[in-house]
Amino acid sequence: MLTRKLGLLEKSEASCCGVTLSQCHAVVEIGRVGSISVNNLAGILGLDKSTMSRTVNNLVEQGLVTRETDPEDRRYLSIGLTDQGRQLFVNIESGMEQFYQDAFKAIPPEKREQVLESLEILVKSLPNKCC
Amino acid sequence: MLTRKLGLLEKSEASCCGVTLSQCHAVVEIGRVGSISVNNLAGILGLDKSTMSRTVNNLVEQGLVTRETDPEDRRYLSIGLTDQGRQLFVNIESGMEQFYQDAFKAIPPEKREQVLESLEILVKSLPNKCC
DNA sequence: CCAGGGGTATTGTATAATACAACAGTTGTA
DNA sequence: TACAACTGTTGTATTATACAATACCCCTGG
Repeated sequence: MLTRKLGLLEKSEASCCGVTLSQCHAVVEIGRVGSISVNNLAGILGLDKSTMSRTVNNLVEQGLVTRETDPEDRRYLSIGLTDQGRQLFVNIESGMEQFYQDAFKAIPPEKREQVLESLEILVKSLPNKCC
Repeated sequence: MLTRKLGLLEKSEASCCGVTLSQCHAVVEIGRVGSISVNNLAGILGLDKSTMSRTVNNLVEQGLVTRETDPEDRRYLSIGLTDQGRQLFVNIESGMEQFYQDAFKAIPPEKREQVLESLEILVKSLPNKCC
């Protein structure tokens, strides 16, 4: 139930902003680090580099991200956000922020502290699955 | 982070069992209710009926689920699990159970009560998004 | 200096998941 | 009985994804 609700959040965020979910993930991640290579980005998002390459390509075509070869080492591409991309990024981030704030406000005030602490405990306790 | 870990759990469950994630969801849902129509199943999983029809079809071909027209109302199909499907179902369920028990055991005993309560509060507090 | 070895990105190919629209069969009702 | 409403299937298109092959680049050892 929990994951489903959080999943829906992501979905609505993405569709509201005119990009697909994967693209949305990529934009957020790029926005956070500022500039990154395709391989790196793929690693962070847990995707194959070929998949990443294509996703990035779509975003470039939509004018949301820039892609230029790193002058230091021309094997690498330096992926960044365009102005429009940055715009989208802050939109998404503030939307998520809004969401969490709404959720937080909906928690009875005397329980807020407890819920936050519990979440931390829970994240630490989840086994690191590797099949 | 939380969703990512839970997502990985699902993924490993599914791949361990030789079915895809969507198929896994379907098997679990069918297993829980025993017998259900395609449309109903689609509703529960939030998918289009055409998608559901195809997923069910694949599962039938793999010998995991049965599909027979309901004699009461021949528009409906009655979808159920084969013996092999039930086998898979209990495997998945017990795997998930194991996972949650491991997580629960990893929580400091004096915090367990608190975490459970917090999760309930949190689920209630998450806004019902509709974009 | 240049020839490999190793790393990075792209492209070819295949598959799964998915939705929407059109369609066929079934049921109940006017 | 004819039609509206419902169920499931099929045609078609799109997105996301992985793996393998390839092209390009960097560095190091002869």
